[in-house]
Amino acid sequence: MPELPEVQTVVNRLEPIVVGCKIKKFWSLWPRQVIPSIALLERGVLGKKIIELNRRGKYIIFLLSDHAYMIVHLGMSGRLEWENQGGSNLDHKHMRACWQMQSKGRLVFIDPRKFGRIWYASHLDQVCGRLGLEPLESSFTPDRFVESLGRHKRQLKPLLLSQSVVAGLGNIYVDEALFRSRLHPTTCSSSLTKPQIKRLHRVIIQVLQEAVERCGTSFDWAYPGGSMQHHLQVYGRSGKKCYRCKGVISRTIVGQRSTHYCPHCQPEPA
DNA sequence: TGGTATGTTCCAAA
DNA sequence: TTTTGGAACATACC
Repeated sequence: MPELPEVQTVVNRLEPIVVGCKIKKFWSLWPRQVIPSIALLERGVLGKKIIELNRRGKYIIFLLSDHAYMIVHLGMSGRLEWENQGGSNLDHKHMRACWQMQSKGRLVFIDPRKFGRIWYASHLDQVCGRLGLEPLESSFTPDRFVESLGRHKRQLKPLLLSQSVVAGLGNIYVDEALFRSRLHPTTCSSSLTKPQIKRLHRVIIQVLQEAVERCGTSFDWAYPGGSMQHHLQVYGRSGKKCYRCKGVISRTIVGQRSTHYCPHCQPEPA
C-alpha cells in the first residue's frame, strides 16, 4: 500500500498510539527484510522508548530514546498494525515481524510479498540520504523543484518515480500528477518550460494533499480504508472516457511500469 | 495458466 | 558519469 498518502495515513493512525511505548521484544522470521540484521536491530531497539513517529518519502521513521532510528518501508504490500493485548490471538497469515511493547499491545508488520524492509540506523541519512525534496513540506518550493529537476535529463515518469527529485511519489500519483499538468509521461525533463515545471510542482502538491485527506487509495486486498480510488482521473481508467476531453484513456508501459494517460490532453513529445 | 500488481536495487550496456 | 533496460526479489489475485 505504499505511496506517500498511504504511508502518511499509517503514520497518522499509529503516532498517538506508539509514541511513548517501550519496546520489550522484537521478532522476525525473514532475515532479508531486516537491516543490518535481526540480531543488530534487536540489540538496538530493545528497551528503547519511541520518542517520535515521522515520515520521509515512503519511509516510516521511529525516533528512539537513544536518538537512533528504526525505519520501516512497506514495499508493495506491507502493513503496520497495532493490536491491543488479547485483541487478536490469531496471528496473521503473512505476519513477518512483531514488536511487543512493555505497556501491553504490539505492533505487527504484515507483508505478503516480503518487499518491505526494516532498518536500524544511528543516522537517518544511512537510509534516506538519497531522497529528493519532501513534497508536502514548505521547503518544496517551485524554485527548488526547478533546480532539482534541472540536474537530470530523463523521461518525466521514471524520473519522478526515482525518488531523487521528489520523495514519495509512486505509480498512481505520478500518473495523476502528469495528467493534471497535461504532460506526457515520456516528456524529457530538460525540455520543460518554467511555467510547465511550476504547474507540475503545483499539481504534485494538490494530488498528494487530496489523497492524504482521503486516506489514500484502496483498490485491492493490500490496503483497506482509503477513498482516493474514487477520485483518480487516469490511473486504472484505460479504455474509459477522459473527464476533461471525452477522449479515451490509454495504457502503455514506460520504464517497466504500467502507465495511464490521455493521448489528447497529454500529447506525445515531438 | 499467464498476466498483473501502490517498490527498490543491482547489473550491463549505451 | 548519467541514463536506460532488464532482471530479481516473492506472493496473491483474476
